[in-house]
Amino acid sequence: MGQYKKFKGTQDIFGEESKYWYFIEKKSRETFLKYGFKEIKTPIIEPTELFKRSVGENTDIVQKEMYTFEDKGGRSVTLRPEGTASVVRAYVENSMINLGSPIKLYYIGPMFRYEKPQAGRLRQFHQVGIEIFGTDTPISDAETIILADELLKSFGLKNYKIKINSIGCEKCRPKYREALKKYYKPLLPNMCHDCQKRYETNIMRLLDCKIDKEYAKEAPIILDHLCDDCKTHFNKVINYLDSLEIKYEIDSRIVRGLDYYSKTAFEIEHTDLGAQSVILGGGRYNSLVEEIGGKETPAIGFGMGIERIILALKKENVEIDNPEKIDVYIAYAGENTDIEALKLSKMLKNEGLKVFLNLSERSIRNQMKHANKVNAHFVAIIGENELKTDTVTIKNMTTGEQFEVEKFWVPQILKEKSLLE
RNA sequence: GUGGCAUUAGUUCAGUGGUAGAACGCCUGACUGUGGAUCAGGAUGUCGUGGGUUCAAAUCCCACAUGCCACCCCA
Repeated sequence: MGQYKKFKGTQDIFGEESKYWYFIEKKSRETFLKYGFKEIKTPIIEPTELFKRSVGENTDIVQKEMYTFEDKGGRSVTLRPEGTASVVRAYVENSMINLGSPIKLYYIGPMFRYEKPQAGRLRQFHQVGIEIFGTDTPISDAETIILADELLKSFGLKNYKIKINSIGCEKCRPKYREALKKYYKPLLPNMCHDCQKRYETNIMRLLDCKIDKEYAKEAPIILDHLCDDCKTHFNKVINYLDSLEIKYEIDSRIVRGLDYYSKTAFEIEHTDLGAQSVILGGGRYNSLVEEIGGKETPAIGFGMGIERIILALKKENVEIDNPEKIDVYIAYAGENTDIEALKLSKMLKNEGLKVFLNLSERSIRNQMKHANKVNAHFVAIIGENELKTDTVTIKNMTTGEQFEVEKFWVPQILKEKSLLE
């Protein structure tokens, strides 16, 4: 073991793990393209101020979880803790409003939060996310949730629950907060220490407390306090989902941790995971673009945690194809066989086959062992005999079957065979 | 950030104060041009790191690091 170790909460992803990443990214892109989304890649560093403004000064993320440092120019730089702020910044900075509304964007990449790691919670983790800018219609909320559902289905996942709520807008939420305060005030002395703190900092979190569950049962519900606009909006979203027979639960405890949300908020929870069971979360944020300095632009989006999706895939035993599997291993031994091997390798790759050309000086026996090790489907052997007769010996490593073929036909035969099996 | 459990070979783990082990994996050979099965041989390592107690520490004590579990919070 070397003297250097990866930082806490970071990981090296390779070998059998890679197939999950390839799979999730591929399926995600396919699904997003089907819905007319376009990819955006933004920097992983942004001015600290951007996250303070968008995520919210008083959130845990900003208060204690950001990787923040000063660069050589004395600027305060932060490794992005989430994706939306950067995409909104990019939307405003590049005047994407001129690209026509609404515009649909997706991103895939690493995020950073200085947290105490657990399974499904890392300091560098990865998210796939989408944002839709420029529409406040209930149908756009519905499509966002439908897309999330379709995405999870495309992974082969089944054991998840969609939970929806409306957290109101700047008109109705303050009134609801008042109602909550009124309800909780007399109960407060009997409640846990955290709740007493939350009463001041984030009263909606009281509904979520695992200790004081009992009190939450009788608490006022936000859906009863929505303004007409929010109420109509929410009902329409629900209707759209019903019309497509999307299964969901209305859960008035969903409040979302980031400041910028309004109206529709939703979470998707996987039922087989531990404490970190939310695999996807999102909602509407109608004032954020303006907050960041753009024109008033309604928007909605979600973020999905890749690591948590992988945990879910493993829990549900979803079988994932490994794209790194080798079709043909080329083994050779004897004078000038290396040149023939190189030529054959080129021919096979031109046919789209995945080829592992032996790169070491070792016996055919050891090359066979290596071919077995890298899980090659076929081995093509070029020895002195083959060189004389202009042939190649092909061995099927699954069946053990072996035959000699004229060199010219090798690509075609291997291509057909590998497609058949 | 709080609390609990854990850390010994590449991996899974045994070893409760007296010279660091097993299984699997890895490498080599039996087999000079054929993998997997079998047999024989080989290498595994700062016992997480640092300190302390002791004649003697993987073993007892302390601190730190890392992982896991629960909380806070979140993807």
